[in-house]
Amino acid sequence: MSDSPKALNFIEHIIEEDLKNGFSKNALRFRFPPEPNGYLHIGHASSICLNFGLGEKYNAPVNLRFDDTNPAKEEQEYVDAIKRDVHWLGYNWDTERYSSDYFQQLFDWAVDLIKANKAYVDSQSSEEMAIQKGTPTEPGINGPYRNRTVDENLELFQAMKDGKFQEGEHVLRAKIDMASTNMLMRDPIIYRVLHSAHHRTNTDWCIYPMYDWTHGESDYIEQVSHSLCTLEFLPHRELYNWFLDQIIDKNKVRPKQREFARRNLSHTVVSKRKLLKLVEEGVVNGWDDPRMPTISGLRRRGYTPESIRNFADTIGIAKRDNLIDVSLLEFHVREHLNKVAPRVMAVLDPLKIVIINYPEGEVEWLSAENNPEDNLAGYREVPFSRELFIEKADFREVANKKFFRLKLGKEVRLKNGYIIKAESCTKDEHGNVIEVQCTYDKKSKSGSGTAESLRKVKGTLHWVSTKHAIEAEVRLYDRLFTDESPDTHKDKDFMDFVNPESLESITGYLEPSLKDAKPLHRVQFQRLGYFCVDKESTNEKLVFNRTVGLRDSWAKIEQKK
RNA sequence: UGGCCCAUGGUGUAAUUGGCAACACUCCGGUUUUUGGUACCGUCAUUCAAGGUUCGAGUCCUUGUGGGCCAACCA
Repeated sequence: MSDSPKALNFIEHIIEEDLKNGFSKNALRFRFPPEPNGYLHIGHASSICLNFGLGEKYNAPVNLRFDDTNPAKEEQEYVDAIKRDVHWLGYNWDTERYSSDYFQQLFDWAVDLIKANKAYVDSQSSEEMAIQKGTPTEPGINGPYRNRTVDENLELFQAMKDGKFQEGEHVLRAKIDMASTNMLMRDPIIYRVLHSAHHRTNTDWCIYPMYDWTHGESDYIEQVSHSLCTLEFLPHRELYNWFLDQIIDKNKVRPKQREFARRNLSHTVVSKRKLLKLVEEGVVNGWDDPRMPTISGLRRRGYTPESIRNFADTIGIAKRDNLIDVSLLEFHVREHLNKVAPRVMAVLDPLKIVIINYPEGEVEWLSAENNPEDNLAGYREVPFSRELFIEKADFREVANKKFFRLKLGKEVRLKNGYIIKAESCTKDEHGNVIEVQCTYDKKSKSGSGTAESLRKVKGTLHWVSTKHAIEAEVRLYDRLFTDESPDTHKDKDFMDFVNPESLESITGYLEPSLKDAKPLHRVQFQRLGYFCVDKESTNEKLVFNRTVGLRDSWAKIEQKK
């Protein structure tokens, strides 16, 4: 965005250091490596922005690589959704890759490993292997198959590939050190037998490589210079390097794995398992429910790619545990929408007012500014008539000086319209005000330039003409969880913190200019908040989602009482 | 009872690599305003603790404390 010198994060420091030590800027290359087994969420957005942001900063290519080594969990549907979301965020990958593209190369290298006596076929159950593996505080011991001959290993591995065995009968393990303080170095499994079809290679393979064997070698094949992942992979780095050492050509770029802390957002969860549970138990209506922290949910809620990118940029990247308050995300949508969202008037909790000195049957079309923050946004016309809706909260029979909205005997300005005075009101049998009778100052029309129109009146209200108003379903969303970190309580399940009031669906009354609004159209309902037309919206039945409310200092004053 | 990682306002990141702790959000207070919005101004820290090295330590060293990660044929 700006060219002003910006503080570097620790990853950028590492890259700058590499550059300083002679690494060629042209050899810089990054990748975003999702597993296609779920939808992308706000946490992924941070990683996407980091990797693609680095690509933009250094003018380096960034691959989109699907880490698809587990055919049991991965599907084409997710591949498509991930590609759509990355594009929507505004990024373009250099090439689209799949770890499965490298299955043959990975197999060949595994054979080399066996020939070098650095891998062997183990034929025990996973339980037996787990016992021999030891614990973080006790070393493991060598298993009975560890010293099979190279020829026997070669033969068995080939037979595994040829489908001669059932799942679980044999695995290929790297021969490293069963006593290592790093559990991952205790002869990690690199291949397992899996008789399931893969979304890309179908039934070509019945053995599949494990993550550790695949990831670093894939980085190497793609000549990725800096392979960035989250902190829980830090102990994997030693193994990542060990695997690289077995195959590295000194003339090629050696990928470097570095780890950063995953970003945690308050009042939500992001694990795929938990998100899935919310969907399956019907707490939300699908992966793109506007309350979900998924990219598709945020999009449907009305968030803009820019706001998410700015958010990611602001929170930065580091190595310590964190819990970022959603209010920061909300700040960034408001900041962007304030600049680009057209202003319109809508009344969500209507109270009828009648302007008793305004001619019956008369309609005036008043000019209204579309966006005071954007002088290219122009003007539109809104109809004014004798009967209007205002918000119930904007009228009180009596109130103190701090309440500068409509009260009996006092004046208020109608946005883009006239100054009115409340004269009287009528109530139902319960004492609820159901109508307010007002008079208007005919010379006070907004924009007319008259002395009356320039009068200082403290309050300005939004409104809609009752007979011109169009009805719409308006979905008011709130945080999905009442707790800021719902899944970190030892004694409580995150489901216990689901906010029962996360969705309130009401009927709103909109100015007629919104009649043909199409899905994903974003507007500001003046004095209320930012709203976005939902994908379920039609011309017959408009549906709006509240993206986020406006900051409301009046609500704060009220709360203090 | 092992190994590794981390510790800077309420929150998230900075600090020219040993030289006046900065930016954003939130909160609170104020100015402007035909959105109680926006914009603008102001308040909010002896950098986890204790020692040490140094003219000088958020930064280096030691110890402690607190938090996290590691025992899937997941990634």
